[in-house]
Amino acid sequence: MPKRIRDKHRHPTVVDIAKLAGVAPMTVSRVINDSGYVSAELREKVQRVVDKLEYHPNALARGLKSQRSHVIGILAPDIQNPFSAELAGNIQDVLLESGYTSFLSTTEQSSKRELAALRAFFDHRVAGIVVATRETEAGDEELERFTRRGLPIVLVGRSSGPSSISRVTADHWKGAYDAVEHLISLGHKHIGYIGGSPGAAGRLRRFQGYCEAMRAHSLEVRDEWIAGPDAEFGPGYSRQADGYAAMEHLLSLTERPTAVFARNDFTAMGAMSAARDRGVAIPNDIAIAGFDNVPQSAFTTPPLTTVAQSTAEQGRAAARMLLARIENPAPAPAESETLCLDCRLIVRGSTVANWKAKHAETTHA
Amino acid sequence: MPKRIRDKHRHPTVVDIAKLAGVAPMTVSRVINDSGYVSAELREKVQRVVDKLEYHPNALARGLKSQRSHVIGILAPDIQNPFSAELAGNIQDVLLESGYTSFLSTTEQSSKRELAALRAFFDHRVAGIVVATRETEAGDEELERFTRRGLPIVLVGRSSGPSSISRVTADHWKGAYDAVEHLISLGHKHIGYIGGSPGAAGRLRRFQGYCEAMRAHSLEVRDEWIAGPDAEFGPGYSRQADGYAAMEHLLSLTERPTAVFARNDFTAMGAMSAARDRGVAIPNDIAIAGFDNVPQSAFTTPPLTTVAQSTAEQGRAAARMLLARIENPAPAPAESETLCLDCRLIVRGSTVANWKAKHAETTHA
DNA sequence: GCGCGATGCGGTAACGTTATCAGAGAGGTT
DNA sequence: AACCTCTCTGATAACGTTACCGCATCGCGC
Repeated sequence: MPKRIRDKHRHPTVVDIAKLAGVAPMTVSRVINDSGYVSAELREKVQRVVDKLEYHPNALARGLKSQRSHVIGILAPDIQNPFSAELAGNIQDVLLESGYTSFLSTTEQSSKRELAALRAFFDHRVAGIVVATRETEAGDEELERFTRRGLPIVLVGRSSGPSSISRVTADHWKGAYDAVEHLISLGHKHIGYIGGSPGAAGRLRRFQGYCEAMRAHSLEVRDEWIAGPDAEFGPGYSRQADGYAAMEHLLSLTERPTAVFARNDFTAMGAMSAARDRGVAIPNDIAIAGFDNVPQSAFTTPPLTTVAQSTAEQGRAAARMLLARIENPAPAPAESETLCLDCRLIVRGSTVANWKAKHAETTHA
Repeated sequence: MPKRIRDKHRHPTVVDIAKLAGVAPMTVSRVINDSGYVSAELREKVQRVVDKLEYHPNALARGLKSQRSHVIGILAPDIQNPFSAELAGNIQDVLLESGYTSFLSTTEQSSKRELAALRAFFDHRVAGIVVATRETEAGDEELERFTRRGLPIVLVGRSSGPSSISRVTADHWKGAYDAVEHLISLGHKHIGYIGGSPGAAGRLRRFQGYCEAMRAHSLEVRDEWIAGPDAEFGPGYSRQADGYAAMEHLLSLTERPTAVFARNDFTAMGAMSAARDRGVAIPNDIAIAGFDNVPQSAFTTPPLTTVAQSTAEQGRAAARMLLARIENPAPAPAESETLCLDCRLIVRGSTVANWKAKHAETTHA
């Protein structure tokens, strides 16, 4: 009776390597981790067997035994979203340098998926989580539970949320304020907002920045100039359609605004389409500003004035913050940091006709 | 001397639950997995303790012991890319229904990252991998190694690659052929291609479809009408700039094409910007067709004629194919499936002036 | 009264790795 | 000669879970 009834596809283990190299499993472990004392001779002998069998250490066993992992989870709302994309890329850059790998999960506007993704991260005992989704009640509760269990978590792009959790965000309020003030400085007095109904937009920092800028210059915020869907925005795909519809509404008013500030670039681009389809000239008949500085915004007709949030910096900062928490688990139990970065106004042709002459911003960089 | 010197943050285990519930760990396992025989009484008692301690089973230990996992890895080129986004979303839909979770990793054009991500998946003993990246030599070798080890893998969007691995793709060749034939049917005879230098584009199915359609109608493929960068395209961000530059080149020729087929929508959009900046009217002076049907393509001026590849179907098919391989590990060792789905031409204003009247395609759906 | 299947629960031994300790030899210092 | 410090290697025992086997008990049919 043959002894090897094993699967032919079974993965080699440290024990297999050890047997073939004529050493103890412990020595194999020391070689593959480059830790402890191993003579050059044995090291080489073991390495040869490792290469020959194409041995890959089992991360599950490693994590189980060592009680730590080098994986961090990133939770994003939906990929596609340029913000998530740039964020995730920069987070990964920083993590890779520190020897961590990262797995991404997306919620796709589903609270059920959000919970499932968070639990999957937790169950796999990731070293930490970066969360870039909008807040949900259930999600925040879960995050707090995880934090109590000692799992390092950093939130990105949130203004509020569980106070015990660290945060990195950009100053959306100030960015919106700057954009609206730019429109005001061009002489506009009738400025609309696209991105939500008067009721629904309330809590948004970008909307608040718009309102505050208007008030600071004694301009009227008219409810009929606040346009957009009642519900929360869906995934990226629908945003342009929402912007299109909102602009149609604004243009149908007897007294229309001469400028609009849109909650984000996709919405702004939809609004531009609507204006064009009605023969309304941009920026002469109506000026449009967006938010986010998505790559496409430089290629619209005319190029879109927008606000760039420092996505890359947010990603890098979040990653560094998380790493700090991981390396130094419990400095002060409830000491949560908050980092708020500046936004930057980018003036282009959708607000200023001969903008190229006036502003130094690059267009197709 | 107190016995509990344990970390205060330590996770509860089946043993902890078992002690508190006054049962054996095995019984706890049966309850949380809903397997085997457990009396209603004990089941409830255990469940109460599980809820009270907020017990989460350790996926590492589970996977290690049971030798299988319910996680599948998805490898995408870069998020941001609408194709990856839709693909990943649909893959996840199918997987979630079957009780699998998925983790995403991206390569960001880095072969080093590609290998690192694949190894991370493998080391964590995922149940399978969906690979949607462009082929690289090192990556393909690794994939073959994994396949030999019995790890189920499905490739998406590849025409070639290791023959032992299953594949799902769309018929890019036919899609390009249809788009170019559409241009020809409009009377165009001088049709350019944007998306790579004559030398670099050769292997691309989309380019081949363009050439074939031209030949089939006895039209000349001129090298000077093939425009684009020599190197492989970088991430999404640079595509519009590449399209812009390529179109500038085509427009500078003494004998210019009257229509162009662009390798993808972002490139086409960059080309449109260039045409507009030079006062060349679309579609009357030059007609432009793209590929991919990205959401923005319906909102350009004029809306872009493009080819939709069945991304959602590809994602769902890939997921189902992978699941089949997982459930039924070794039907025939080297039997790899290949599935090729059709593309669909979407005619819009960038090729036909009064397209809305002629075609039933929705614009802002 | 015996056999037999279904039910209910626990004990034991892994899965593959590494932390920890233990020991052995080499070299140097008091 | 006694003692310490490096260097090197191996044995053992976990990490948290579940597969597998074993032992009860119950009900039912002959």
